Amino acid sequence: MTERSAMKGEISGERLLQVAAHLFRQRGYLATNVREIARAANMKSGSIYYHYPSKEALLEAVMNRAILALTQAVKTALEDLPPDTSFRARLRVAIDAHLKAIHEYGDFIIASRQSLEMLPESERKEHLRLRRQYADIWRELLAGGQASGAVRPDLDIVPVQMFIFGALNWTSEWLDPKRRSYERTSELLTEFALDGLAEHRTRRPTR
Amino acid sequence: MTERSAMKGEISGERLLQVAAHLFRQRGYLATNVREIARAANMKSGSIYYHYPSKEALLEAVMNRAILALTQAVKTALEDLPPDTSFRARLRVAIDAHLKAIHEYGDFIIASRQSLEMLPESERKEHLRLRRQYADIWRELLAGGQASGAVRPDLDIVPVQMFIFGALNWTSEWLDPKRRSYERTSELLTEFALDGLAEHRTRRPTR
DNA sequence: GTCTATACTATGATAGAC
DNA sequence: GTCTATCATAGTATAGAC
Repeated sequence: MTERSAMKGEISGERLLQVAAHLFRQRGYLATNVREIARAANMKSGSIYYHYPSKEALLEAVMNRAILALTQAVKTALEDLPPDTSFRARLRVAIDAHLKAIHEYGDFIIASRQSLEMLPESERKEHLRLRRQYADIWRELLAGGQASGAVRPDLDIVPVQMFIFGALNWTSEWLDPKRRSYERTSELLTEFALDGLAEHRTRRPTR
Repeated sequence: MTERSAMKGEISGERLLQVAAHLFRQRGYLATNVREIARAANMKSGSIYYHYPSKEALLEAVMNRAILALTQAVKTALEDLPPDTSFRARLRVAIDAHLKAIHEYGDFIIASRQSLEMLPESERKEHLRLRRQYADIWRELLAGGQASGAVRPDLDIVPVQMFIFGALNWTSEWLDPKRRSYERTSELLTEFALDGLAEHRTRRPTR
């Protein structure tokens, strides 16, 4: 009895989270009101407050899941690689994992990006800490590339990492997976990031 | 008399536009209410409606100025170059102009990016048309690079242009011009976009 | 061109029945 | 765990004086 209700509670809470993320992404946090969220989750607005103490708590939960899912996706994708994997392959895997996470958890991740300012100071700080942790995975990856000689040693990793992030995150504004698959896009971005767009007299032999 | 009032009207309208852009960027369109805008512009909320018929019209004006200023900046920067300018120099100039426009018209451009969904369908469509026009300037630039042999002919220009846009627009999330100047950042991004981050056996001779 | 005062609507949240 | 009913507040916009 207790278990069954607890489970049902979790299911409703989860459904709320899903539809909230979807609406927050689509219309923005402030433009979405609790009655809409309730309607999309097949309940009445009063019932929301059994699961979450406030609309803000719902946003916090959405943003939390976004950054955790993204971090998890890229982290495990990299950890699953054999130790001798080339830098090019590692970069490709990280780019692919990030891109696919944007797809799979898109509602959470895009809502999260748009709504950072709506979080109260303390929660925002905590969320930014998690974002920095995620960025560190990428910095480690790039630093490893320099250590192995695959990446130019004179490069400043910080802006480069941000350039790649920008290219990656901006895909949510234009990429249509029906016209160009995630795999293909990852491939193109990996190639662009590594080799650039210039015509070089001598190209890398392998590819 | 008529002229003086007209001028004063334009000054107040312009001030309204400036503070609205600033608040829209900082707190978001929906989180900003007309009383705040009025207070920041040293007037009372009722007076706003003499200059703009609605809060939405104010947003529309902000977004309009954003995309026009950006287009103008990059377009004229490229047009001012002598015809024989190298592709590398052209790319550098375009990147620099875009980056500096984000700085100079930051309130307008960032507010514009965050608030697209808040525009009604018809205005949004028109705004997207202007954005596409801007993107075309970049596609022309890149196509010119291919024509001159500076850019690899096998590259698909569309995603590449979007990668560069992403890297460029994302700077608003992290770039602190006090720590790394716009010039230096433009230089880094140009180099990254052209040559990539890989260590190549043979590098381009000039640079 | 700007003010004051106010109409009207929508919102987040709560109380209490079931 | 969900409902109905309602409160309190905040929002955009308007009317009319100056």
